[in-house]
Formats: sequence, structure tokens, C-alpha cells
Amino acid sequence: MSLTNILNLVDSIGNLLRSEEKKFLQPLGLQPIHLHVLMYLSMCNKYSNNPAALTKYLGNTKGTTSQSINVLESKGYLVKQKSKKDKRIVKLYLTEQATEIIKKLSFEDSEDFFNDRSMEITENVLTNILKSLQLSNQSMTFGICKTCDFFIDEGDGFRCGLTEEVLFDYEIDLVCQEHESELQDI
Amino acid sequence: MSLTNILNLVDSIGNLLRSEEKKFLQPLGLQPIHLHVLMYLSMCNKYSNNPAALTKYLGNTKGTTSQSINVLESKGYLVKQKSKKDKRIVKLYLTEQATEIIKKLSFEDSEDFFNDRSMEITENVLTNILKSLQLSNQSMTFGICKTCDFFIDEGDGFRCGLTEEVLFDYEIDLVCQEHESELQDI
DNA sequence: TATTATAGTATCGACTCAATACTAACAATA
DNA sequence: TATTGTTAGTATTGAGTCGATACTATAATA
Repeated sequence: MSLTNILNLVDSIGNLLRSEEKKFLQPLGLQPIHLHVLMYLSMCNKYSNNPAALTKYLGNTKGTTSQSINVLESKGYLVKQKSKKDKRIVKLYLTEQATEIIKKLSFEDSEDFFNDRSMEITENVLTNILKSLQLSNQSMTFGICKTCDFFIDEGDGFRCGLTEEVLFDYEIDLVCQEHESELQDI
Repeated sequence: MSLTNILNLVDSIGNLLRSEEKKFLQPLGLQPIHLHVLMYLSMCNKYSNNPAALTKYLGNTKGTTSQSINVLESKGYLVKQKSKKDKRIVKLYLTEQATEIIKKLSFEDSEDFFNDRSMEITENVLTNILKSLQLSNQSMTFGICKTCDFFIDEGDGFRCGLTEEVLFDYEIDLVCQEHESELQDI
């Protein structure tokens, strides 16, 4: 029972998921990287749906990211829109065509497969592993809004302590590139 | 607490590991796929260190695998050797140069980070997730020798029930392409 | 022996990716 | 306001991966 074992398992599951992804994407003429872009955009918030955040998330160069985006745009999976606040920034929005693909690839929960307590512990361990890896590599944390240190619950609503903006209910479960937090206890 | 959450975590950790891998591999002139080949060869047994098994494991075509192997061979990371039993089969062996790279990339265990019971449960849940994914996709299981249904403990030694061959101690922790097993209880 | 199946290779075109150089927009300062 | 530097993103090009196809060599089978 060691961290190495767990990381090897994570890697094996990842390999398998990617291998299955490939079979699914082939007929659509898409590459794995394109699906990762779509997945990211489907779960990130309004501060994080731009090429720069994608570049950090994917670990590619910005030129490479730019090309991946162009491919997806030309195939109708996303649309670009210049930010009005800062005209250098491009906002990326998924099309209906893209969200349908993502829906097909999401897993239906088989709740009866493991007991709740085991799932909870597993989720906690993995969350902490992810965070400690992110910390030790000085990479962006890209966590979920509501788990961020900047997140403020005002009782009658939510607010981001960094941008000072009000957050709608649906936004607090999305991934943010500005996410910051300490490790949780288990 | 759901399977989807856990798979998303697995995916995120996988993305991060790959992103870090890339930074490490860049100066060596290697691609991620090459590292996966080396990793696989470092943990597979004598029935599984051939291009065909690699092809199944990686989910690529055999032509693609052949090219990846050639790149690694030309850079001195592995050597080929024709099987004497079956002259169609090529055995792949890692060089010293390759094992050094793998050593650098393996994680040192930080045992104090999580408690043993949590780690054990996590490992178990992930193992079962992996197995059920493998089953539902009819993909090769590629499990560890000693967890295989063909594995025989004879008291004074070990044996493979499929090939009938005697197994040395160091072999029973290696990955085998012929691995078969049922799901474990948790 | 003839046929079929298996293991692996060679070649080529499509495509990804990194590197480089570039433009446009913003920010800071004098 | 003009200057300088920074940030966000794009365009181009060359190296290299990958998949498809066609191929050789060996083994298994009828």
C-alpha cells in the first residue's frame, strides 16, 4: 500500500481511458488533444475559457494550443469571441455539437459498485495527491470554485474574493485557473 | 462522492503527470509515447516484452508501435532479440540507459502523508475500477502475475498454470499480457 | 504440401507539436 | 502624449508521430 502503487494505478486507468477515447475519436476525425480541450472548456468557468488558461492546463506551448483551437473551430466544435474588457483576450465557447460528444463520453454512475465510505476516502486521497503534485510542481491548481480560498459564501449568495464578482449557483462547481487552496485533512 | 468524480480526479492527475513528463522528456529528445514504452517494458514479464503485447497495451497499431520501438532502439534505450522458440517473435530488453531514466521518474514514497488504511482502500477501489473498465471494454487486463487466476503457489515455489513454467520470485510482481482474474471484494 | 494465421517491418500521407517570429492591445512611466 | 515593456494570441515551418496499406517471414493447420 504505497503512493507509488496508487500512482501506477492512476496511470493504468488513464492509459485505458485514453485508449478507449482514441477508438471513439477516430471516426470523428479528432485527436485526443482535441477532446481534452473540449473537456476542459466544458468544466471551466468564465475566467478560464481562454487560450492562455488552456495552454497552462495542457502543458503545451501557446502556439500549439492556438492550432488545436483552430482545428476545433474549423470543425464547428467551438466559437471564439473577443473579450470586451480586454481586447487581447479571446473567449472560447463550446457549440451544441461539442457538448453532445462530451455527454456521450461521461460515465453513468454505478452507485452500487462500491460502498459510499470507500468512495469518499478514495476521492479524498486522490484530491490530496492531486493538490500535492500541483504544489510540488508549481503548476496551476485549476480547482473547483467553491473549494478555493477566495470563495466567499455570503449566506444569500456567493462571491469571488479575487475578482469581487458575484457568482451564480451554477458557477461554483466549475474549474478556475486562479484557484488556490491548502491541503485538506482526511 | 461518485465514480464520475473519481474518474475525473484520475484524469486530472494523469494530465498533470503527463504535463510534467513532457518537461522531463523534452531535453532527452523523447516523446511521451517512448516513455510509456520504457515504463511498460520495465514492469512486464517474459511473456509480454514483445511488440504485439506493447501494441495491445498502448492501443496503437502495430506499425506505429514498430516505429516507436525503432526510435528507442536507435537512441540506445532498448535492444531487440529474436525469440528462439518462435522466430517471428522479437523480445525487447531495456538498456542501462533506459532503466536510469525510469529510476529518475519514479516517486519516492512519502508514507507519512496519508494513513495506511486510506491508502489501502484507495488502492482497492482503483484496482476494481481498473478491472471493471478492462472487462467492459474487452481489453487486455495486463495484471500482475501473482494476482492472476493462472498463478499457482506450490509452497516451495511458484508456477504459471497457463504456460506450466516455474516462476522465480522476482517474476511474480511483473505485468503479464495473459493476466486473467475476477473482481476482488473490498 | 497448400493454405491460412500470426508477428513484425517499410513506406507514405496527414497531422501534431515546438520553435521562432510576428501583431495587437494593454500597462507603466516620464 | 510618447515611450517602453509586457501580455495574449497568431502564422509559419520543420521534425516527428501516427494510421493505413502493403509487404516478408515464420508457424499452425487442413
